[in-house]
Amino acid sequence: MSDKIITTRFAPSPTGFMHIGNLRTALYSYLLSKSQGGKFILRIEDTDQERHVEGAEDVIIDTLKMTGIDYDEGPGVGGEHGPYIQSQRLPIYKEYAEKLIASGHAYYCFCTPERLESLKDDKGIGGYDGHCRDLSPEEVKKNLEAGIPYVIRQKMPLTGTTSYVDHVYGEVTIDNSELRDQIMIKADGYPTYNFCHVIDDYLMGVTHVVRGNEYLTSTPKYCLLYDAFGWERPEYVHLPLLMGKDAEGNVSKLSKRHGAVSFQDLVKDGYLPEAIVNYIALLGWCPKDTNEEFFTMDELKKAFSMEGLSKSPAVFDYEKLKWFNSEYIKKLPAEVFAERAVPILSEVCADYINKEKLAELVHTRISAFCEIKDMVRFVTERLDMDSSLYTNKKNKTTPENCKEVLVDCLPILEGAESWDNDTLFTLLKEYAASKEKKAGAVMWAIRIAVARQGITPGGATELMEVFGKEETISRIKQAIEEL
RNA sequence: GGCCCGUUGGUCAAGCGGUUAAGACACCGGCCUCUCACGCCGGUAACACCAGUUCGAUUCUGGUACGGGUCACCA
Repeated sequence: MSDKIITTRFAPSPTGFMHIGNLRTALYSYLLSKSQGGKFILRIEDTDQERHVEGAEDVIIDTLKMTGIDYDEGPGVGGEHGPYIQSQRLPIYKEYAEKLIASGHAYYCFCTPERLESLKDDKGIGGYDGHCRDLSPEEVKKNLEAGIPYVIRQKMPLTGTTSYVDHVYGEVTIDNSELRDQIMIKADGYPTYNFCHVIDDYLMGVTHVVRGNEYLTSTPKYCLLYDAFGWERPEYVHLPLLMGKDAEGNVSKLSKRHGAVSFQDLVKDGYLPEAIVNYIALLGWCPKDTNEEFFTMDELKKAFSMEGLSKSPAVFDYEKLKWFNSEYIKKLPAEVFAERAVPILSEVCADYINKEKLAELVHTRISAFCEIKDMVRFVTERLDMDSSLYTNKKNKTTPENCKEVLVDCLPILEGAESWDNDTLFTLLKEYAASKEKKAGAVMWAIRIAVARQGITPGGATELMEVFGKEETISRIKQAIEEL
């Protein structure tokens, strides 16, 4: 343990989209440092030339901005340990790799890709056999001068074990014989993740490495690297994986086949960043001494601790995300909700539709903004009428008595002085009383006539307010015709 | 296949030797009500299995089963 301030980092590779599992890793890494007043760094790991995606780092930066995960050092904000983009740090890796060669912890390997391929078994499993491990200095020199392509490999101990203590999983011990002589510097001169992340973490003063548990068994290799340099090893916090469930009910690492898995997909579907963050914070972590489920980022910073981290993988549940989102949507003040909903409604609704009122009706009925258009289809078009909708047992309505109600109410509505929910409701209630009918029966007839759909967001009078007088009357007339 | 990790209701999960084994989502009832939704009230449902340690195991140990991860010139 050191008494340095806690420094964590998020080190994604720029793939062009932010996987929700990566976002959760970023969140936990951020929370670990911020829960203890520490520092958080963003570093871009773009050492894979082939997978390079243009503009991909903007996606990362935008996501962090939208979720409120702010970094103290990194691209755009600078810092004393820059640059924070690995492709701009190549000379550093070269220098440290050479140090390791000099100290006997690494070596040049001239094996061809074909030879490496031949080492694999029928399942594609099989690692390097150490062919170039003991090349004489003369051979190395000769090959180098001949311009033979080479990589630099880390020389692993052949015997013994390597252990470290993980904050989540406890002591992890691996036989050194399981460790392959992995590549540190590729033939194109770029370093591999296995090597450069160690160099950067050390140089950037990272005290706690937070990452997914797919690294659990390769971490001893990194420990050995720290040891070879004589550096103090960081603390490790490996996180349980995020899983998805497919149609057959099988679980596997969360991926595209499970649905929208990137932060931007979710945002596009109308999920609020706060809700997404709140939900994923609870996938693999649980606060101590409270059953509270709602957390703002500030509250998460206060509540977070590594003890609450879980060891077992968590299945991403869209239903619960929806629930969180609907809760966050319901908490939005009406004006704020309208600011977002009205433009969506305006895309599909005629001018005379009261979008503000419609937005109000839809507010408590959606779990994501993408559901709005579908929900108001009965407003944007006149659906085919199914006269059986007029039949309702509880209110004792039938197509016949509904027609009677519609015919009676038409002149009443045409004579309405103003057109708002309260007025209309009073008017219809008075009519019901005068005919000794249940208000519900009157409302049912009108609601079906106007909406032409059984289930609607809002009641008869609310819908009439949405449609406005002219459209309402027109729809009622049509309904009478059809009956 | 070798190695590593994990296993509490359908899902997220609390629990850290003695509990009627929390809570949330989903689901099912009921109330409210101008349909639905919201809100409120209630309900169904779990310690993978087998040994061992112990007066006593969901909690500790070992094994089995199942699930996952990893063995790349990807991160």
